[in-house]
Amino acid sequence: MSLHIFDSATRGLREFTPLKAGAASIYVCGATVQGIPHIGHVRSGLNFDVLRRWLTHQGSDVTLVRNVTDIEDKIIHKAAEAGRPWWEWAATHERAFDEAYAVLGCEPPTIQPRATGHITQMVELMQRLIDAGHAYPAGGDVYFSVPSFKPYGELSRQKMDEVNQGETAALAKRDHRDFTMWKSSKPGEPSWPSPWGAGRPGWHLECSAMASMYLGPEFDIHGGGIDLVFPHHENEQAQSRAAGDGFASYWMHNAWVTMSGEKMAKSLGNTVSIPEMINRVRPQELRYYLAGPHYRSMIEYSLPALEESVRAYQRVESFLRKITQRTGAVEVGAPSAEFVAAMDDDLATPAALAAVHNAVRVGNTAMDDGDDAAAREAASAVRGMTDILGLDPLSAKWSDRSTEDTGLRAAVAALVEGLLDERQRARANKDFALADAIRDRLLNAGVAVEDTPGGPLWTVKD
RNA sequence: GGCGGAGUGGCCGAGUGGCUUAGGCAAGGGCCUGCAAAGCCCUGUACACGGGUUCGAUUCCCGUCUCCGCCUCCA
Repeated sequence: MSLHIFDSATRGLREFTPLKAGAASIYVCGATVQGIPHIGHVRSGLNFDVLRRWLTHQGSDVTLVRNVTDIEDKIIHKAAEAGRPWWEWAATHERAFDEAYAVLGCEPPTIQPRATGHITQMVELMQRLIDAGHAYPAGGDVYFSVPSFKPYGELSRQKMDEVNQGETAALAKRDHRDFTMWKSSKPGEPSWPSPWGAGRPGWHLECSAMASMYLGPEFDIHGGGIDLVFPHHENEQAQSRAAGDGFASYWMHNAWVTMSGEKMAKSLGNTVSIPEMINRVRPQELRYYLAGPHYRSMIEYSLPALEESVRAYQRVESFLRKITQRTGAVEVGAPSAEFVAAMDDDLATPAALAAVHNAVRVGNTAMDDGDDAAAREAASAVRGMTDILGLDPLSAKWSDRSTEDTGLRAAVAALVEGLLDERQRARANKDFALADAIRDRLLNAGVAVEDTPGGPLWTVKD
């Protein structure tokens, strides 16, 4: 079996066949940097990070482009309200998004292009469309002519006659369905020169221009949140294909995070920001929570569910720590066949995590039986699988210990082990009061002790 | 109005025409342990409702109810 992905355009699973063997080109709609990221935003970044890791694991040379929309109405308005320059507002929030992705262990995209850096490409694309009769300037704006492009609506399956007319229907459009590619600037707003007058780009135009700039006229996968299907992606595809580009071969859309039954959105005031979350649980635990359900299923955020994920993650972590502490470092190994089959099936992370837990159980059982070799083998597979999901508890990213001062660690280890020796002697003498007192003392200092057939194990509590 | 998604056991969350009671969390019973913790084993309550197709449906079809999303900025 090879990777099959659910293509939103055909609404079915399709085998993934890249345009160029051994490579994959992916464009994901990133953030409009007008506010602080919440866990819903990051879910999208996370999904495509997992996709990229899986493709990379399979030997593919992945190019991932994730754009930043750094000019649009809300940025202008919010910056004005705050009395700050629009570009400062955009830059500040772009950094906030970068940090949110990074803290959850999403690798940076190959490139993260900004809309404002690609005005030239956008002007060129508009010119091509105007020349081909698919776009027209009017009143300082430039519009895409929807009726000129027959396949319009195929991606989202909208019936164009039934689509609600927006409030912009009264503008200089020839048809109310036409959408704006270039907006003439109003006084005081940022603008760029164009053959049709000074203005700024519409949202859809950016992505078409940047995708072809970095990935070429045709590329493998276009991704984003399900809310972008219409009109954003429909419009992107119309622009690019009307201009003669092949555009995306596959469309992948992730579902949302909801809260109290509603989509998490700033306008609804039901967001949970990443900084808030990180105060509550460790980032790797949040990543586990967000990556656990299938990417096309909604996640109804709840604290109890999050706490369940914390425990589930710690089960995996605890197994790896124990076997490592007992028998030494374990390499990142190959994932189990069960895991591979799950990931190939449209990134079925729930089944993939089931495979992880199955391997953990095998490992724990082996450890109980004193079969260290089998336990280490299982641990190696667990590391391999969690590594692909960006969740390996022993990775440098998530292993809290790796960043500690080694001299300090050695000192703590010497002290703890001294106390544990004392406790073992007390236990041998059946002086359980003393043994328990030592254990309590260590626990109060943040060191948890567990007795195992192989002797006591200790861990520093987070 | 148009388009689309969802209703699974105490909870989260997969999946399938007839044994997978996926996996996790929680609960109960065991094993292990001086105790504890962890681990392992076992156990229970499911597939919104009403029809239909079928030897048989949670899984297919029709209808009903409820919830959510998109059609305006949105991951």
